[in-house]
Amino acid sequence: MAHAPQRFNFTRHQSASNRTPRQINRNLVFNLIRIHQLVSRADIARISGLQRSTVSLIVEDLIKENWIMEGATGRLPRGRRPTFLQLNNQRAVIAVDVHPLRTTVAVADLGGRIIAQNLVPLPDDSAKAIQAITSAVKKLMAANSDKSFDGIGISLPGRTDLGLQKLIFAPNLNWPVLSLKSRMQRATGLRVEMDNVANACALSEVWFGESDGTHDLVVVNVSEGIGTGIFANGHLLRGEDGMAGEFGHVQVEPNGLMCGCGSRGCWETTASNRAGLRYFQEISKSESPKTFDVLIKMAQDGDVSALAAIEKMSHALGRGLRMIASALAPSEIVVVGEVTTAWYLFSPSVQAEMQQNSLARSPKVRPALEGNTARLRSAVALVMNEGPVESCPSRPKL
Amino acid sequence: MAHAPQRFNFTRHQSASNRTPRQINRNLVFNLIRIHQLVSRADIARISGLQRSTVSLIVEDLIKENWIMEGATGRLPRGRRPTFLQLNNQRAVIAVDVHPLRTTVAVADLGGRIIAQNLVPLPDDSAKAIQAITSAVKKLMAANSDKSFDGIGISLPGRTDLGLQKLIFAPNLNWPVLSLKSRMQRATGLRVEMDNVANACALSEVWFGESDGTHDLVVVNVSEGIGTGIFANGHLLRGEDGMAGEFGHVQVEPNGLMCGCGSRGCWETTASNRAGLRYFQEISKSESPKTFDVLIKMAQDGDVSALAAIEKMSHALGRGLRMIASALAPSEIVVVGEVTTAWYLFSPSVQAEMQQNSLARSPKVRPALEGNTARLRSAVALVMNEGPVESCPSRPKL
DNA sequence: CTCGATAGTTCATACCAGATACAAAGTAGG
DNA sequence: CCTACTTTGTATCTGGTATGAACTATCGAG
Repeated sequence: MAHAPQRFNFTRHQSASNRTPRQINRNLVFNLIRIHQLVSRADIARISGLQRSTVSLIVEDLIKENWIMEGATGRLPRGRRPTFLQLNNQRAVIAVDVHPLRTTVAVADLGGRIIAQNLVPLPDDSAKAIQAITSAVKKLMAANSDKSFDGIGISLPGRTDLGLQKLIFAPNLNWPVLSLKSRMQRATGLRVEMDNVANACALSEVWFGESDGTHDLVVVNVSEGIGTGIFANGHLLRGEDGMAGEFGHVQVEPNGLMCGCGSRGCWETTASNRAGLRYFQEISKSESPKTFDVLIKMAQDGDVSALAAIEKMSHALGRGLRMIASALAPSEIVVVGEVTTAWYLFSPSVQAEMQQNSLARSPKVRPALEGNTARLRSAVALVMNEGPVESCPSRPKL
Repeated sequence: MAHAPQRFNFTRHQSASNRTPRQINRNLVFNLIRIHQLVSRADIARISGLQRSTVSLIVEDLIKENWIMEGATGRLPRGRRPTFLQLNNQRAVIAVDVHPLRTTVAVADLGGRIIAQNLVPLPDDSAKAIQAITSAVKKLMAANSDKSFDGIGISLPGRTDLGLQKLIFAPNLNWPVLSLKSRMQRATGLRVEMDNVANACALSEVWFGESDGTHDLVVVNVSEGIGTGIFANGHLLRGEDGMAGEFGHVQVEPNGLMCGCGSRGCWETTASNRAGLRYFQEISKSESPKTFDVLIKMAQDGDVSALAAIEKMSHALGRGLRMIASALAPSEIVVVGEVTTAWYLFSPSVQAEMQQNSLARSPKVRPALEGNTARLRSAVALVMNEGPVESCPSRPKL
């Protein structure tokens, strides 16, 4: 996003101390190591503008605190060989992708690479479901006891309350409001970060994606409903009570269908997976498949009704994305969900609809990683987002 | 905005030096003086958490650089009397409110108080219009030669390009793209900041409003068209090419009227002043008044058709505000424009429409200051937004 | 007038990044 | 092998900055 450099931030109640520059530069150095996986101290100095001596001191600290480690030695045409730095591969994060049909727990390194993952069959009862997830996490931790775990990230198909993220409301799971976070924390002793999928994926794109973090992007999670996560000005946009990003519940058809939210004709009633299945039913005059994956499969196999349903859904999707483009002018819109397994079916109609936006340049619309990878990574991002703070909870400060 | 405290910012390419804390704390101290108009060094220390000694040093700097000055002496039940600090009342800012019908130039102090203002009749020809504004500014500066001017803020009823703000596109003024900023700069020698009204008003609300700057807010400028300014996470949200906030051009009626942007049924075709006049014409079957002000006057005088037109417009307005509430969940929506001169006519229907948003808590919707005050202040905010930077362009560094 | 309280200043200290010199470790060429 | 050169990484000194304690200034109450 090309916004004007703002020399003045509205940091009205946050004073800076002598250690502030160190904190800022620590984050900077750590990030550079995380992004450029093979990078020397000298490289960091060049990229960051810091002095080599300063970088050395900070790197020394980060190594002492086990955030990073020295790796291979490089080779240059002339001069002393650089020592590459890398994230400490002994540290790991637990990622939990809570999904109505395919809940997964995984172990990932600090770079977001999935090391191991397990599917967790979810009982209907919410208390048992939480127990199942917790025991799956414990099993996974035991199986990877050589790692030191920094925390647990949970991507939820629902909304968390406030910033404290104590409770969730997940209508598609039929879970009542409950305190998943604190239960998990008690069970494992680890820090637990949780947020809805769209927010988490937005963070994930910035942490692990190609974009360099200076751009605004919106993540649209198309599932049973539609949720959006907005990343702008270097932060997630959460809004009052954490309710920002409910583009899915903007009314696009004043006389449309009733939505679960109590309103009528919300965007998600026209463009979610459910809408796609409904379109199929209307078009084919026959019963729709049970899951959206099947509808996609049918379309891939050339079923005319399925293709027509997907086209109708794509147009509705595109119309909503156009709304987002007008409203926020992000540099990118990333789509998450089952649609990404066959994005080529959706893309043409979505693009056609987007083109009608004559005012602003249309943002790139691209699918996220396929399968559960995007969601698992997003859970990792939730933990990573807390960064290499000076006081590291899971190991003593050196 | 209740977002989680983010210990880690994506400051990837910005390193901190040992002067960084001073810059941060200067801003903090300056802001506290600006907000609490009567405040002592000791007060600032208590509020900010800085040491009294640190505050004293910073205050000394700010006084030397003529940003602030010592003022009256306070009185306490016990102990030494505090010396109140205040903004330097010798410093001032030129505010320009470019408006198709009532362009105004003004002098304001650093606290946003308007000291003097003049109406500028605008010739149709754009070159002459710019000349008229420039000479009005010069006249105003001459009449207030006891002040030291920090810069010129220009609020525009159009969109500026990028962050550099070199050009404007103001369709409602029939001005071609041109370089108003650099002309103004050459003519006066002052720093010129310019932005569209909605963005400027959003800054203004944060700088001079009651909100404490930690909240998200959206400013909706209802005029010939509709523009919105989004303030989130401590920054204006500008988006790619500075095109964020075009909620006015979100399609709300797929088969609606053609809009100037080339699309159909944009929100601004249903809820702008123009729409109001059109509704009057449709309802009364007679010619509409020439300006929206007259329509408001008629409604205030009890004209049934005018009241009906305003109600229809209010519903459309409310529907769009509901969209904004769903999308961004701001803590406040501030309305700017002619509608604020008789907001009580619009408020009931707007509120009724907003109530239909059952998902999130509805944000407060309130009108900005009446008349041109909001727009003039917003122009001041544009200059103020650059803050008490260390190198002050308009006077030597001491 | 003295005591206690509050505002504001002075000064020694510690932290930090920058700058410079230097040590380490390689290549190229004679 | 030796020298010149290049690049990485470290050591050390310097200057900017906030901190915290001690100090001065100023006021009201008894």
